[in-house]
Amino acid sequence: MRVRWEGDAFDPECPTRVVLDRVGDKWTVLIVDILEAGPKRFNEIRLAIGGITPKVLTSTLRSLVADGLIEREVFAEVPPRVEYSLTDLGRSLQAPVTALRRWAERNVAELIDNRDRQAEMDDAQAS
Amino acid sequence: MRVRWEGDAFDPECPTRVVLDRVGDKWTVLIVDILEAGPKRFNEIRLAIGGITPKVLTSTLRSLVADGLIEREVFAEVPPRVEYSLTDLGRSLQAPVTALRRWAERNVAELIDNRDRQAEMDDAQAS
DNA sequence: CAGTATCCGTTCCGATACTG
DNA sequence: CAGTATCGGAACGGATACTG
Repeated sequence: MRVRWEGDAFDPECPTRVVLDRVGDKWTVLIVDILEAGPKRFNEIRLAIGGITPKVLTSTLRSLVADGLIEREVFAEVPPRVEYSLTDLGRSLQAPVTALRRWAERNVAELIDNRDRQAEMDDAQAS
Repeated sequence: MRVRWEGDAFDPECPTRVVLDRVGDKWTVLIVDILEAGPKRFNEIRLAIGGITPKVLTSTLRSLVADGLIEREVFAEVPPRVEYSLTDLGRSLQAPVTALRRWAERNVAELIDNRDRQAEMDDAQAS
């Protein structure tokens, strides 16, 4: 299996693209963050997020499991118990994401200001 | 203007969310990368990417300008010339994105392997 | 050259209701 | 408890054609 990257960032298998898609997903970072504190159950995650439907949570968790970023463990009990936890791979993702988060915290005020100013100008234009 | 973040990552104005949305955008990182080499004209960018329609490129560039990540300069010439270049803010985004890219290059093989393996298992299941 | 204008298919996500 | 099933709306991005 030959693999060569010419920097085709719109090749769906370009590493950067794959990671950007995962990390840019609406819930991924939030879930990974929550699991930082330790294993959590389905409803614990759901309540911790507080605005995600079970359907969406399920599909996000499935993707995360598929990518090997989190693990799903089922306990044969009644009532059923399922725990999700970070894998080493998932944990290792924290560092770069934190770098991005820190950039965000430092610079987003400026970015939002710019964006708002632009929106006002657009409004003025439209009138 | 009071601002307090309780970590509402699904608050559309949460810094992390804003940055993730911008960076997770399909073309943003690619465009910022291209502009690293210096100012570029509309069609230069378009050809460098080679798979983006003018409409989408326009809207992406507009967003980037609105956010203050790139600058748009119009030259009063015939034929018209417009140049796009990174702002300091745009340049400063490179570092955290590079961190993510490096994580991608180191770990995506594993992630893709996991994903493929999972897909095969799903196929087997479906049959 | 540097865009605009339209149309259209897909994908994502949320709401709601139901189940092993 | 931990999901699944269905439906629907909105947003995104692409194809194509046209313009100041």
